[in-house]
Amino acid sequence: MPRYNPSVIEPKWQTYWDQQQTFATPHVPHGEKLYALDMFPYPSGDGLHVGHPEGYTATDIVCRAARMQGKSVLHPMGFDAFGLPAEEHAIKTGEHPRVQTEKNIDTFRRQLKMLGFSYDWSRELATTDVEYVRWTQWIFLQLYDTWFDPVQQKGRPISQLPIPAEIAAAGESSAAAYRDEHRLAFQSEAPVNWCPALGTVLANEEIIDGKSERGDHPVERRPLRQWMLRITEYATRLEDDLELLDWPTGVKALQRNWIGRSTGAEVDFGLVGTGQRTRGRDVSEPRPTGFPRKPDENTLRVYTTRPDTLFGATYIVIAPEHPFVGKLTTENAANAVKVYCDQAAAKSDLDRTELAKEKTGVFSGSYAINPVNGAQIPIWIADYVLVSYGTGAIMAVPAHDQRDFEFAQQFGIPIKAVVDPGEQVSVADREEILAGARVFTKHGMAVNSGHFDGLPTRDFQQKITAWLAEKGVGAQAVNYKLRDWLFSRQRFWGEPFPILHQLDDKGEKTGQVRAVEANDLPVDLPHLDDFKPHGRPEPPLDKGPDDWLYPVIDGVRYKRETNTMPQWAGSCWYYLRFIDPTNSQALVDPALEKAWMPIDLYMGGSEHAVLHLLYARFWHKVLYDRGVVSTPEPFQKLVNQGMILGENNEKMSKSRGNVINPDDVVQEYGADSLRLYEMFMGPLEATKPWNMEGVNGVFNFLNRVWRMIVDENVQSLCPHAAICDDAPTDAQNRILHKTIKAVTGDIAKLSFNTAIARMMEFTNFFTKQDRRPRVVMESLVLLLSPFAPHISEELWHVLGNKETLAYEPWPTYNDTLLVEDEMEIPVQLNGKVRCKLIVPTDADKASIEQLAHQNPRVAELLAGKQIVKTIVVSSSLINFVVKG
RNA sequence: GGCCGAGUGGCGGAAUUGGCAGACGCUCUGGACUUAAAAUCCAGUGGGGGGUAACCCCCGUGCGGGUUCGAGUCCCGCCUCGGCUACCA
Repeated sequence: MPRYNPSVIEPKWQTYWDQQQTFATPHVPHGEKLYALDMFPYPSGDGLHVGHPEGYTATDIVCRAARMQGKSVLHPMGFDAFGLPAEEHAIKTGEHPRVQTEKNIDTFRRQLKMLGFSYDWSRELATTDVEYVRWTQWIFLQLYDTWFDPVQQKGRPISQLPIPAEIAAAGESSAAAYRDEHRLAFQSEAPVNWCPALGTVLANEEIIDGKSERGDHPVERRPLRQWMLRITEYATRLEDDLELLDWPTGVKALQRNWIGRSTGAEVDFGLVGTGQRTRGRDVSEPRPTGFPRKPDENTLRVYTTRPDTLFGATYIVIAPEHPFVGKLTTENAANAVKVYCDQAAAKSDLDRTELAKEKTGVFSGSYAINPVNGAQIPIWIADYVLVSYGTGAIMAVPAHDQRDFEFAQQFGIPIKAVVDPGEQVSVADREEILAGARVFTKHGMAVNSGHFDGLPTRDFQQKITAWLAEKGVGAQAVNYKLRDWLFSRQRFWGEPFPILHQLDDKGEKTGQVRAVEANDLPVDLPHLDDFKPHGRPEPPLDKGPDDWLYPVIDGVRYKRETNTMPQWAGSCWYYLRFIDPTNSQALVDPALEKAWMPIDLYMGGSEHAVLHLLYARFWHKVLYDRGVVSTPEPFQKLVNQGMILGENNEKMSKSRGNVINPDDVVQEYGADSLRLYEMFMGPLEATKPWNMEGVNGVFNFLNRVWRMIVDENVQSLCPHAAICDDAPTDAQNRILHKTIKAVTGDIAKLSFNTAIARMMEFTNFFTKQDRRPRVVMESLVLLLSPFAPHISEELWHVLGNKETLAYEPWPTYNDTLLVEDEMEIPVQLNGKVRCKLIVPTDADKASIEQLAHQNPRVAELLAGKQIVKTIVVSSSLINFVVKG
């Protein structure tokens, strides 16, 4: 009764692999190495969903095939285990987050093992492991100890930061403050996104439509002291180095877009009418000293990407948070401005987005002087200008910017066209544009721009930028959408910062901080009796016991930093720890790091296309600059597996009731069928719907393979009677070698669905053969083993082999065995297939043409027609172009 | 609004440099085996038309043009769906 029974053979081989440590990775690779990494999961309480095994199976196939091809393979798995759900569970139940987290990890580990992935489990880690936290904190100290040298474009030790003489002269505390200003990890008082429901501050990236990404709670803005990471310093390198990477172009585009590099010019506008006597500045008053690094108090600096439209600027807008708001507001306008700015401050991002249809703003009462023509234009305050981008102030050119146009129309501000669209639009549209009744944002030709008239936009931009620079009122400038990374959270279940705040005699913070010594790491989480958030922004760690909270070093009393790191922290570097997971002396042994990095294949969902990958690349570059790692980029090749939809073609979700549970599928069909089905559904990167009939289809295929090799009519497990030691026939060899070639190539292309189709064709052929040579069956089993490892091991065993097939040499193909003597090619008339022709495989063009004419059917088709031209494609087709 | 991706049978999907559209699987239909069913095996399965028949003809890869002996594939212009993103001057 040896029917194919996955529920017996799968656990059997999983136990075997475990006991034999089949997939233990050598410490140092010998020969060619492959580092294939899955984005590690967050161990949620729901367990694995069917999306996880998709990418995991793909990398597992690549790894298993690579081992058989003689490569040293590093294929580890771990858990991204800090984060909100465990903490929320703790708040509800009082159970420590670590307990819940470990339960969830146990479930995930069981499920992953059930699927037969060839991970080296001895390297398993969780970001919550105390020893792991130690090195996360260590990296933070590296960030804290690093400043970015803009000249070398490189992070360097803070001890090498040149201190300007005037600061050095002011004493060590000035120098210390100067250093703190330059560290990659620094504290800031900027307004942050405070989410009362979660009791935490969130990064911009964690807010969607003004609500928290997690939980969909409202978010408000508050000024708070936070830790920030200076990722913006690395913007240029993060963008440029994308070129080095074998990533999907879409993901590269997303990263570029997120970094958001834009080039333009900064331009200084002089101020008038601020009540005090200020000197206006115009064309006649160039600055002899050139464009200053920082504008003086009588100058408003704006950023524009369209300096060619300077002559069309009819007003200025500054952000409600701009430092000049108070200074520029006249007495008459004071009330209105105060009301407006208060409203803007209270607005959440949601409000700002929702009200996007209607622009709001208020006139400050002051005017600025346009440096190109001396025109005095009003200064408005409006929240469509962001204080955090550019200079927080813009020159508004309503004729050529959509937002400015809407604003000007709403407030009756003049609209002056300075770009002529010419032939690009209809005559009527052009007239409207030139009359200021319609907005035109593309390039064109300059008009109403003094002696620049007639210049195409691009030339004008160069000329005006040079002109501005010459007069000292402007300069070319680059801006990024990317902001510094808000790195602290007011939660319990995260890594504590290894930072101490010095306290004075009264127990107040002096403002001086010191890093915890690397030898004293890790800073472990303290015991807390109560996890409940109190609704104030002070972190839960403030409730930690005094002996943890207030260390004394050299007689000085300190208070620990009580913010914790965001969940991103642990996932920023886990790939390095897998290389050397138990090293207690270093984050990773440099020799091992050099041997295994970079990651050759990184597989995961496209939801991490921007943030995780950008943050990890940033940390990696800092570690690279500091000599900890040897490659400028961590993830050489990236692949996003597509989303798996429910059977109704909708996203899987509990509320839609269309969730497929891997446990159920494995119970009914086995892990091999689940793996095979997920690979057979369609292209790896495509979004595709689940279909249980399809699972049954691949299950049938595995049964057919089983019956091709195993004799089901006898009691014991032995080979099918058709299995023989004959040499394969030519026809059998052709199918075999065709299959080896196709499957090998398809695995390299990650085209697993077609590889499986080829093995199905093989099986369809050989189940009809009465003699099935053992060597041929063995080759098929080896080809199938990366996809369906359990059944393959079992069949390998049935065929008389004693050892695991995991390190058997991968089958090779012989091209000469593929060719047939004859082949059938189509005969076309005017490109339409009319009949088929049998020709020798090695026939040249002339003989194919000759054979075609000799063929009675072809002669019949050509009868009474004039042949204009004959096209022969060698070993492909023949096409007659005919008339009549 | 912006960026990216995709439209091929009843369904999931295949198709080197442009070269036989629909591989492979599912579904469905018919047949064999069986007391019967399941399982298995065999055959058929894009639409339409013609022939007793081996066969033959027409249409067909979202829509409309174009290039070419030949277009699912290349070019131009649209439509639809999905994902991401959104006042970044």
